[in-house]
Amino acid sequence: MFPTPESRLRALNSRPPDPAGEWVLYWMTMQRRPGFNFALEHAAQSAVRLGRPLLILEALRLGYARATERSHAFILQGMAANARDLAGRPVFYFPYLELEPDQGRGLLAALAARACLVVADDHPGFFLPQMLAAAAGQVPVQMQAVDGCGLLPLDATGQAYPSAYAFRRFLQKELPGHLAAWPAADPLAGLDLPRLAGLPAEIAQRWPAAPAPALAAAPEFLASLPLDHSVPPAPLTGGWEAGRERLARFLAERLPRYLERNHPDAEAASGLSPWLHFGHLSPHEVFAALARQEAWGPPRLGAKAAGKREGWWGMSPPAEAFLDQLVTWRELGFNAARHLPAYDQYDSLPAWARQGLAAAAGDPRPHLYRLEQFRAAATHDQLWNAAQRQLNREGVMHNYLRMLWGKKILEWTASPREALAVMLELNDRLALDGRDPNSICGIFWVLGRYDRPFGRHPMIGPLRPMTSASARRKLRLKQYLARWEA
DNA sequence: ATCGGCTCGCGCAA
DNA sequence: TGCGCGAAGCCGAT
Repeated sequence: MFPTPESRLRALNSRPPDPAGEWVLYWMTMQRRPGFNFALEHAAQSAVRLGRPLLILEALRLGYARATERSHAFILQGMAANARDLAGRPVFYFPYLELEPDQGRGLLAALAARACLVVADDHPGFFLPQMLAAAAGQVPVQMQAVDGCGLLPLDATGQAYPSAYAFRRFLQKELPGHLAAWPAADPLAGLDLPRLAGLPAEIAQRWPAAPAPALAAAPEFLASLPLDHSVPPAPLTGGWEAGRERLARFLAERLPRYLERNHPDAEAASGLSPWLHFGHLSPHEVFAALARQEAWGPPRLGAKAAGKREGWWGMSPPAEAFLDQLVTWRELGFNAARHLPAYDQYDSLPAWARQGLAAAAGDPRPHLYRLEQFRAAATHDQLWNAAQRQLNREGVMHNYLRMLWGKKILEWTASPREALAVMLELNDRLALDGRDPNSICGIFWVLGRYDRPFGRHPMIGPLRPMTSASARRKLRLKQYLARWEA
């Protein structure tokens, strides 16, 4: 066991630990898995040091924005997987689920009141920063956030990078120094910790652990919760076990043809983002599995890549292309969420994009749709509709089509601000990776972030255009269209 | 089938 | 100060 890297550790308050506390509390919110988890590892080591039981709280509330049966089912499946894994471990796992809005209010404070210290997941997106700040005020003992978001610690830079090229160049210089501090595959292995027999009665009565049908994400149970029932569970299973299976299948079957992933019919994309989003999979675990398959070690790192995509890691071309997604682009999204003020607001776009879009605001728009029409996949464009239907039913959308999808929404709404609102609503409500810094990053790319101008065009001004006609011409998507035509 | 132009900002070389 | 270059584009000329 290594000490938690300082660069991943953030003090949320300035209170000391209480050595007389009854347990060490790990509040699992964004890294919902037992392995490759810096925060869990840090909490476990703290528990060993203090000789106290480790209590893991994994909670799911009802009141967050756009809570659907789909997101709830995926998270609950993840909690069931964690319950299975942690049942035989030297920890007390407490899965909590609200049955009515705000039922969970006060739970963290109640558990923290008896804790030696509290460890939380650090995360720059959604409402996490505000939630962590608010929680820190209610915690009477030391509270720390641990950052397991990416291979690069969030605070390894204070800068919001303006382009993937600049960020990649930075990573090529700085990332090797962070690869030595790796999270343990199993941070609980061989730990000798006192066991907590149960929670105090007054806590257990007011906040009972999630019932079995909940963790099974049973349809009748989901139907009984006050959620958005218009978005049914996706045909994907949440949890670290399912995520790990998906990863193994991707590496074995799809990675060899990863360079063809833009063709929907090639079915070569990784499809890992739902599990990464909920922390069921760790980017460290993904990287480690890839490195093993490629028989890779740090000595193979390229000497001088200077922002180039190839020849950075010294892996096969498909593996390098995948790492550009997993590391450069994924962590660029986290970089923006952490360091770009108002990263999810329109005004955070680069000036050339905002000005160019403003200049094109008065252009005639031959097709205009409202949110409901987009959601119903009821536009004039069969390819666009097909992509929307995939999102509606599977909770994911093919990557290349996701860019086209956004570019068309920009042309088919009255203003770029409305386009942003429509994209965020559809993405965050329907996609399993909605709200992720990474999917938000894709939406803002549609609006010009990290991109460059491409002349002047009606409605979109200097933004890079994409057209369905061109996509049909250059991509293999016959089967895709047939599958999602209605 | 391939190529340049469209257009902006940045880092780096000179 | 100039130059090269950038998530995956698109169109029209050759």
